[in-house]
Amino acid sequence: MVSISTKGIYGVAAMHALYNSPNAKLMQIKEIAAMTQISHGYLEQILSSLKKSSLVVSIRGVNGGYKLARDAHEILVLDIVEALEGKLFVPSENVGASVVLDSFWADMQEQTRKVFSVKLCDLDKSYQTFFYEI
Amino acid sequence: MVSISTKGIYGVAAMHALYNSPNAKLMQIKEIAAMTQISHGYLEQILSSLKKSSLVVSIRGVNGGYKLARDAHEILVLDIVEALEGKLFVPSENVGASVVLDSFWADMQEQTRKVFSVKLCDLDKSYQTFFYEI
DNA sequence: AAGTAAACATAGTGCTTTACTAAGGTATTA
DNA sequence: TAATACCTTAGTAAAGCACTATGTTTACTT
Repeated sequence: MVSISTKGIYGVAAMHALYNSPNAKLMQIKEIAAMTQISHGYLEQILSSLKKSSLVVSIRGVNGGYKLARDAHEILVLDIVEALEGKLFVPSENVGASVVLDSFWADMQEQTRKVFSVKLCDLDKSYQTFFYEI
Repeated sequence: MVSISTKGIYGVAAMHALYNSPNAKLMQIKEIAAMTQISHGYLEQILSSLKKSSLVVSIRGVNGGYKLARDAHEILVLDIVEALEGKLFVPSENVGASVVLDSFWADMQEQTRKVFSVKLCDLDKSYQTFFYEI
């Protein structure tokens, strides 16, 4: 089954929660976990990865927490998913000696990555209409 | 790593080989395997799945083989991949209580499936230009 | 200074999927 | 009836997934 794993889906949910935090206030893991229903320990790992990819910043100690590392219009869903799951849709390189198929798969990858290049701040909009408007 | 597995890639390669068979002549597994470098036994399973999904037809016994079940402009790459790997990019249902995110992921799925809705007969073309032309 | 609460790090675990191989069964033809 | 092709099922090593568990470090509070 080809799919984004829950890790990527959790990651987007967490980033979405941070984006919706009033006044960009710090959010603690337990707050995000409560909101999103993600296991605390697992969410810790996910936020750790997002931090490594410079998508969030953290403050340690009591009253610590997380916030977005930059403005939401500079963060793509693609960034989040690829930070957690690696590059989206890598075509296997050893498979198929056909140049035609190679370039076909490369193109599919590019198209797919384009689909996921949605800004975090635009996530609430209806993409159906957004995509087709002129 | 989010990716189509080799099974899907093999399937497309096999279907592409059948499409390019002169005069839509029957091709045997060993021919396809030799062309595509796919293991004979594995390819057998893949073609068996493609047959169950009515994408190919087979003839048994000596001089048997496979051919496309219908014209190549009525077969989508999406059909092939989903026959072998299940529905493309299913959003997990239990994850996230957010209606916003639910509809977002549903939309991503629809967009992605659209990207893969390429006709087998169009596989050789350049999709980059194809996609953006008016 | 001590206690507490948060982020951070790493190891382990049960489960599922992947990419096959192996071994035989069944249909058709020569 | 022998050969050859498709067809089916079982098994398996390796990897990935979705966590849990356990502890460490940092910083604020008392």
